[in-house]
Amino acid sequence: MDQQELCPKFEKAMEILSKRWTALIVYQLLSGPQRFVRIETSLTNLSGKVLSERLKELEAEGIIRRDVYPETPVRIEYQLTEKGLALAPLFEHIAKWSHDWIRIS
Amino acid sequence: MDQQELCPKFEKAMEILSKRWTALIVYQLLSGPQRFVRIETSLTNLSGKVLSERLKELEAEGIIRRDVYPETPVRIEYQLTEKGLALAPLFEHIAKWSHDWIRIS
DNA sequence: TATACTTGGTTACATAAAGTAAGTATATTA
DNA sequence: TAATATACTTACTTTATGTAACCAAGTATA
Repeated sequence: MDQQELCPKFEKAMEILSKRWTALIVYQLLSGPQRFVRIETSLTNLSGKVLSERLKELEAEGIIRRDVYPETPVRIEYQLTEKGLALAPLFEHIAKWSHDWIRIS
Repeated sequence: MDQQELCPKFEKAMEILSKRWTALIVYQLLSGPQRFVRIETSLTNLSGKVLSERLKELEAEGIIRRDVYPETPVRIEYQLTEKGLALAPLFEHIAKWSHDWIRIS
């Protein structure tokens, strides 16, 4: 029985997107550039530690960009790159699917 | 600064889909009904223990159905329900995004 | 008859990931 | 001087996941 291999690009995308919190962080950034604490407080139960890790991973993947404004105190904003923005339709799909199929008790 | 609440349905969908292995299991089932060991061997590093958990969760969510055929030895097949099948376009989106934006080193 | 094999799991244990709370550096304000 | 703020780190605890062995029921093989 032969096993079908996954496309490496698809596999990589799934690896990124299905990591805990990653997708929600991207979704949150769809509403515009924002700072660390804003993201942290917008996502219940997301700890600063994990947010810090995820932001680095997403930046390394080229999905978000970290902009430093040398004010006092320093202001740092995270925003989606073109690559990250290209994920928007995905979330629309999830929103539609959840609207059609999820029922909340 | 007011914080926008996530739609509970959307939140729930994300909770389900972004759990480790869940999406890949659903994706694997898009190729048709299949048995436990088939799914297990098709997804590298997925342990039988976690697969067992995920299948129960997906069944509880109504995304997959578990069919028992009392042959000898017993045959058990998992397949997507209508709700599960409705996720197919999502994976097409991910495939397209990964094709457009992911580069493998 | 005894042994081994198959399926669809479960169990016990070890490791990895995530959550919690406190701490750090730099700078401003009271 | 003490307190406040931002953007994180660090140490520690809890949870999730991976590994490997095991189990029951029913063949098949020696």
